[in-house]
Amino acid sequence: MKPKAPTMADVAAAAGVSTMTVSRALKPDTSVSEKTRTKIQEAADALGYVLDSSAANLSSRKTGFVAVTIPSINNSNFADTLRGIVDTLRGTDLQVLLGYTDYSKDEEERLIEQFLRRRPEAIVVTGGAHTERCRRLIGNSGVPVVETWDLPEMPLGDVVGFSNAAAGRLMVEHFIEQGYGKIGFIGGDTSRDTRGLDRRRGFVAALEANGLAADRLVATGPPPITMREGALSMRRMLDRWPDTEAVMCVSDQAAFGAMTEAQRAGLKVPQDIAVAGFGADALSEHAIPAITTVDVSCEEIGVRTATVLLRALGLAEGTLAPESKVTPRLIARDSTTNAARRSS
Amino acid sequence: MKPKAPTMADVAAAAGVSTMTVSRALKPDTSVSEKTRTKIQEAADALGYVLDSSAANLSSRKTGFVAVTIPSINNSNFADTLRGIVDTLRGTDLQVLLGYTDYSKDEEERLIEQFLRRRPEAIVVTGGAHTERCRRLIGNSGVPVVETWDLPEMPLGDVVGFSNAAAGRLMVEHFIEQGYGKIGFIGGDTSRDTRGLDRRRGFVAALEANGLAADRLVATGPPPITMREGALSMRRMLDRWPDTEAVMCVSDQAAFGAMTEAQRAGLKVPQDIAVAGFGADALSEHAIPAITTVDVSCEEIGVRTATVLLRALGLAEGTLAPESKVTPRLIARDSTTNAARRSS
DNA sequence: TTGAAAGCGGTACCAT
DNA sequence: ATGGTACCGCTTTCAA
Repeated sequence: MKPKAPTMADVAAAAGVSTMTVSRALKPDTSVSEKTRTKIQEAADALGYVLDSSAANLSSRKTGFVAVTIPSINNSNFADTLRGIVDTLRGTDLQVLLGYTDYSKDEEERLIEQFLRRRPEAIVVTGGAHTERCRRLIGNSGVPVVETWDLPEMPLGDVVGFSNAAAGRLMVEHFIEQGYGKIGFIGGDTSRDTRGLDRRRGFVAALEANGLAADRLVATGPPPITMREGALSMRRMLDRWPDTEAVMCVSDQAAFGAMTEAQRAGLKVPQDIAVAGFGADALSEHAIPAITTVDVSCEEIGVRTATVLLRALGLAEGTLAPESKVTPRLIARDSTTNAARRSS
Repeated sequence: MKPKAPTMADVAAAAGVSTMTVSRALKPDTSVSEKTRTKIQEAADALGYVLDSSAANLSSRKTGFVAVTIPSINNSNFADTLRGIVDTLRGTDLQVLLGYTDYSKDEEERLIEQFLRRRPEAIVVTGGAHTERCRRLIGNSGVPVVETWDLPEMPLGDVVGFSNAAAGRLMVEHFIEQGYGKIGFIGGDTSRDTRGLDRRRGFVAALEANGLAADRLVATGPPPITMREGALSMRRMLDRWPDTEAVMCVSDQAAFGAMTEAQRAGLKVPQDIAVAGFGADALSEHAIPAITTVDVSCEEIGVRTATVLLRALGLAEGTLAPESKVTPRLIARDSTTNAARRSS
């Protein structure tokens, strides 16, 4: 039935050389004469030989794995970061081992534990909040770590992230600048999405610093926070505080759901109510009106993360670690701007 | 510096037992007395021992990997399928090894080749189009395969998919039913996105079968086809065929981009032009107007795929293979319906 | 440039 | 319920 896959020994026998020579011939940059290399290549092809990494890994103590955990697969922001990582790693012999935590620290711990058995050469996690055991596991492993999308107070290792609180603050400042006074927030209520919570914290703090009320907070429930949650939350916001003038949402998806819900209720955006998001998703750019958002360079985070790792692993040079802090940047669009309001 | 990770032998020594007993104690369902198991567990914890899968894999000839390739990370449809797979596999000791092909058969071949070295226990690919070498590699490996999102003429193994042509046809029938005559298509021009191409083929064939002109085809260029491409394509469509009455787009993302572009140009949807998509993304539901689309149960595809695999691997019972064919289902919404047109 | 031998860290298999 | 032993398929190391 399954006639047992050929091994290096089979190739060696067929080519009339030792397994060591086969091993060398199959990698680049090793001293093997052109003639024997060709002979070995042909023998390997004829047998349909495929190298067994499991054995190679065990012997060489190198797996070529980079373990990466992200909260959710269906989130274009994290997907962008992941793409940055994968694309930067392409060309090296490093491969991503991906897991998603569903925003749960316990699930993250479970994943990390599973991943550590695979002996990854590096670990990338999203955010700085982990279970105590998870921190210990990573610490004991001695594997280089990068925490992304956050600026942890107690970093495990390298960090490539941004201040989520600053993102919230940025939006408040924008709202105030545009003359809004009754300002609300949608999302970020549970301890699961700690980054969303941080954005809300920064948002609330900035309102208070400006002497504004910070009570219009609608909890969306546990993540993922999709358009549906955004829509439901907007309905609750309008029910409870009908005179709300501006709302920031924890994500662009939520903002779109919230905005369309307001529009369906007959409100004009931004004339009757302003709506803003977070993440600079393409959606916010194409929506009508275009949605004001905060750009945190998701893909760039991934690229830098991979670069940091390559340096940590000695696979790339670099005198200094790249700047690890990404600066959130507000993108003002029609959904919150006075110009759009006046032109109505 | 890095004092070499403890091995099973270290744990065995510390607990005063043999490595075999340690090996058994660390897995469930093996005959080890409660007392020694506790003792071993404590020794392992004290040492910070973490099992080395590489060694276990080599010895047991089981890696616990399922190799999965999808065209793109940033595509919520594929992400849904992936989620279906991962969630179904959770609880088993199978782990997904993910790669994205960027819609390229050559990249797929490269990935599959890389993955095969890891000795996956199963392979999942998107679509039925592969390079000849890729087909051979998979065939030689003897690893169970599932092709998804398509109904290949020459299947490599199991299939969990749907007819992309049928999806295109479905939309044409809907358009005709709603009284549209000048109908166009956006997307699916390159050989890279073979499934998008199939949808267009089915679309064109259905138009012709109904005696309608099938020349309003706008090529978006190579995938990924995002909102931006949808918008640009709509502009081209309107420039070239200003009297177009209805447009199907290759994806909901493209449809949203196309629709908003039309709206920005001052057109009303569906009064002036109807727009439809594909994939039943949340976006199509929340957009204003809501966008008519085709639901192909992306997540369900993933769930079934994983179920098929579990059976193939003997990890789940099941008398028969589950129905492998998913039926595309049209979801009619305001963006294309007469009711919405009349009510204007 | 090539080869021989000794593991890498587990598990299968057979005893006890 | 527990242990001994022979590998799994490759790379490291040292020698030729």
